[in-house]
This record gives sequence, structure tokens and C-alpha cells, in this order.
Amino acid sequence: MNKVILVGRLTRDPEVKNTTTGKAVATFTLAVDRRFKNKDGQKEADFVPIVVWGKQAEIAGQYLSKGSQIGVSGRLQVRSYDAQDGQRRYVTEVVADEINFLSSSRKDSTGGYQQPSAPRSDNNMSVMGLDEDFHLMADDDDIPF
Amino acid sequence: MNKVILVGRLTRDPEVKNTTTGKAVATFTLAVDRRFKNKDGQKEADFVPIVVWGKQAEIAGQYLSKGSQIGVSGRLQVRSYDAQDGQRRYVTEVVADEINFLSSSRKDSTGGYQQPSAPRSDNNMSVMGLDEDFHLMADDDDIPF
Amino acid sequence: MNKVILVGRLTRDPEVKNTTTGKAVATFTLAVDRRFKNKDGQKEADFVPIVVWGKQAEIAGQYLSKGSQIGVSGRLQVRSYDAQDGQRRYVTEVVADEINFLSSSRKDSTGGYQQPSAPRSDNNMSVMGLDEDFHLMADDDDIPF
Amino acid sequence: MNKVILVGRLTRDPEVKNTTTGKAVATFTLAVDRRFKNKDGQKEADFVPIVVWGKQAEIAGQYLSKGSQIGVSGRLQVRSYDAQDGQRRYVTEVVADEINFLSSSRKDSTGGYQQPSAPRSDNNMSVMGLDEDFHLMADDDDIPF
DNA sequence: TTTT
DNA sequence: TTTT
Repeated sequence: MNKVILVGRLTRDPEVKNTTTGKAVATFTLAVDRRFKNKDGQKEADFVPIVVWGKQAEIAGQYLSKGSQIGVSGRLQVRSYDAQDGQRRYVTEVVADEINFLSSSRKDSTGGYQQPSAPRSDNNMSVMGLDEDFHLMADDDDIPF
Repeated sequence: MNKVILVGRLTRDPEVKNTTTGKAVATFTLAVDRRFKNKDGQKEADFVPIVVWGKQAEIAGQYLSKGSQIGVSGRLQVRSYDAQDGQRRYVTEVVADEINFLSSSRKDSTGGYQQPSAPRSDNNMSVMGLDEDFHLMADDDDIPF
Repeated sequence: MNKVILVGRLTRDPEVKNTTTGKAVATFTLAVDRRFKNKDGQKEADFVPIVVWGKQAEIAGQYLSKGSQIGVSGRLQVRSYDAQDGQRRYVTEVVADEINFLSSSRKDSTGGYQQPSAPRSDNNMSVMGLDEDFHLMADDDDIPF
Repeated sequence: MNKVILVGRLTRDPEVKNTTTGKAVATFTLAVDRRFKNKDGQKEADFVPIVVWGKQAEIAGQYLSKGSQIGVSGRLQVRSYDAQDGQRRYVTEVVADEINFLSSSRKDSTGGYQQPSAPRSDNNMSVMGLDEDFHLMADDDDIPF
């Protein structure tokens, strides 16, 4: 049992690469605001590395951008490696299997940014299929699913 | 282990009552969009009854209203009772212990609705303390925490 | 966003049926112990109806039985219908997409019960694939995955 | 919104310290089995650092030990610091606010290990209160809550 | 109707 | 290196 659920905003546009086998991987960092201020009254956030695979990665690359507010659900993954200085180091990231749009900031097809014309038409839109055939619930005609 | 995490919108203003011991309870229904359309291509939602207790209930009554988009985390509670017709009936609801604002629709003090003047000042604001002393991260001076 | 995570025990053997299209559905009730006793010092539990589909349903039918301790993750589903008495009634259940064995009580192939011979060999074994090809991590040779 | 739910086993006995203000902190590593084997057919696990504060830390120190199977729920925390080599490094851990016993392995008061005498009397026992008054559901008379 |  |  290994479940992580986060709501936050991308700190940058997602980075999309392809494995040698042609599978897409998207990576980005989610800024997740903490619930309580710290002792100095300062607002804080956790910056969580997210990884997404396959078709979802492509969709993320197309529709998410810096500032997008999303919900993520997935699993915590901890990898370790031995660094050059002989130390064991750890990489911790969330492997997402589901992403939900919660805000409307996203790229249009020209690579720029565009607000949707219909009010909140993309709210709660699910971006991530589970590799099966699926139907999105957004009404936006410009979303090519 | 009993955890529920939901993101959705209130179908109505929350209803706030007080127990005889003076404790507040707020109840409302959350519309949670399903991830996939049904066979007819129709968008669907689950309508989940939410219950909140104590100080959190008061805050919910003050700051949430029909249409507010929130994140809820809590536990599933199933109660049973024997109906007048002799049948055993079940009430299932989510007892929330944490609520997070994700949109800005909320009442002002006159009972009407108002957009916040400061840009997205209430986004991701945590409404629910755990009955301890806590500091909210919103900058809104009109929020009496 | 709609996530439910539960740990509990089956109150009865799962019931497995087939849809007309040949898809399996398993249903059972999970007894989930509450974290705190009630005011009378009594231990309580929530009895949560669980539904599982497809290959997972078959596996559940084969390997789960009354008393099995499992972890479940899935989504809350609320359906409504109009009863004969003109009242609107609600059915709330958890649609599981992942199940993890946490205890070893399970049926053997004769329909009876058997303790595994190797100590905790089936603990934390994942029963549910996501309809893709997958490899279980249990060492049990008698589990036909 | 920042939720993590894990089920796994302690890789070592928890380490308990006290802050200068007298607050207890317990730390340990949870081995969380992955759901699927890797490409080589090998079973793998994620090793997740857990932190617990206050009264819960004391209880963890008393009742958890290497091998204990527990459920943990909490939040992901990512801290960064600048290492001596000038590099920015990250510490990722789960701050637990709820822990549930799922197995019975635990220390007795002599520091050794002991199986509970009553059959599985401590299963699903909640160790972690939220600093409020609470009543545990275990029947064990030797547990000093 | 409920598990341990 | 961090989002709003």
C-alpha cells in the first residue's frame, strides 16, 4: 500500500523526454503549500518531484505549464545510488498515475498561454487515462482527446 | 486505516447546527466529477455527504458556499438504522478533518457573495485547524482567524 | 479527485458474479475498525461495501475469504435510485482498483481454509493488477498468477 | 492537500530523541513492498523515512520495533540544505500523524520481543492520538494509554 | 446480517 | 532554481 495525493502548482513547464523504447516520460516539480505557517509566520511549501509515464506524459507536456494547479495521485518512490564521493544518496519522487486539472492555466497549440473561453470548462478535467480507452469529461472542443 | 480524499464543489451552502453541548456541526454535499464519461458520453458526478465538527464547522459555515471548490480529507463513516418500514437502512458520509479552499467563491459578511479583492488570496488556504492553535497562510485581513 | 484507502477484514466470503458480457464482479463488506472507542468505551467499526471488477474480481473470489485482512484503494461511488415508496435512496460503495493482502487467511483450492506453510509468505502480496500484464511479488508457488 | 498513506514494516527499531523543549521525536524507516516485480522478476521495496512527533513518538518508541507491520498516514515533507561540497541536497520524509498496528511484533517492557498472549489483541490498534484525549480500542491491559 |  |  503506497499512496500519495497532492494538490499544488507546477514550478516550471514540464520536461518531456522519450526513452529509447519510445515511451514518453514527463517530469516536473509540484509546489505544495503547507497547511500552517512556520514559527516566523512565513508561508512555506514542499517542492515535490513528479514523474509521469506514457500517454499521460504526453498529455502533461501538452496541457500543463508553469503555474498550473493540479491534483496528483500516485506512489512514493525512493531510489538510491552511490555518489562519486562514496556516499549513498537518495532520490525521492512521486510516480503519478492520475492527474486532474484544477486551474485553467495552460498552453494553447501555439505554445503560448490562453484562458479558456467557456467559464471553468476545464475544471476537474481528468488528463490521465490508465492506458485504456477513455473519454474526458471536459466540454472544450479544442482539447484533442 | 480509513482515509478519504476528495476534490469537488458544494452543491449548496453548508448547513450549520449546534449540538446541545454547544458544538457546531456543518453538513453539505460535495459534487465530485467522475474521471471518465459514461457509455452515453455523459459526464457524471458522485454526490458525497460531508460532515464537519467543531471550530472547522464554524469556519466552513462562514467561508464556504454553493459552488466553492474544495479539497476534503477525512474518513468514511457508515451508520445504520432501522427504518419505520422495518428495513435496515444505511447512512454513509465523509467525516472531514481537513478542508482546503481551491477556488475563491465565498460569502462576504453580509451573506452575499463576493470575489476577493486581492488576487487569489484565498487559494489553497487551509480552513480546518485540528483544534490546536494554528496560523493560516492566507493574507486576507478580513479573515478572522 | 476521489480516493479512498481502507484497511480492514472481510465480514464474509466475497460474492462473485458475471455480467452478461462475461465480466466478473466481486462484492464484499469490509469491517474497518474505528480509531477511537465510543463514549461507552465500545470498540466500533464501519462496514463498507466494496465492489471489484474484472480479473481482480476473479482473484478476490479465489484468494479472499471471511476474515482476510486487506488494504483497499479505490474511489467512492454514490448511486441513487427511486424506491417503491417514492423515496430517493442512495447506495454508497467503494469501487476498488487495488487490493493488498495483509493477512494470510485464505481458501485453498478445495474451498477450505489453510494457513500458508512459509511464515508470512503472502503478506503484502498485491492481488490486483490494472488489467495489464503484471508479476506478483509473492513467493508462493501455489498461487497461479 | 498533501496526503501519504503507506503500509510496510520497520527496517529497525525506532530511534527516539527529545528536542530541547522536551518534545519527543521518533524516526524510523518503513520498507514498503512494491506492487509489481521488476523486469528481472525481483521483488523490490521503497525505503521511506518516517518522522513522528510528541506523544505519538513516545508510543512508537515503546510499541514498535524492527519488523512491525504498520499503516502510516501523514504528509510528504521535502527539506533542502546546502552541503559542504556546495551542492544543494534534499531530505524527503513522511511526517506521520496516524499510525496503525497491523501486526503484533513488538517489544515487551524488558526491551526484548514478545508475542502478545491474547490472540491478535493489538491488531489494528491505533497508536497515535491527535494530542486530544482518546480511548484506544485494544483490550490489552498492559498497554498504558 | 457483520471482521479479528 | 521554485508555484499562486
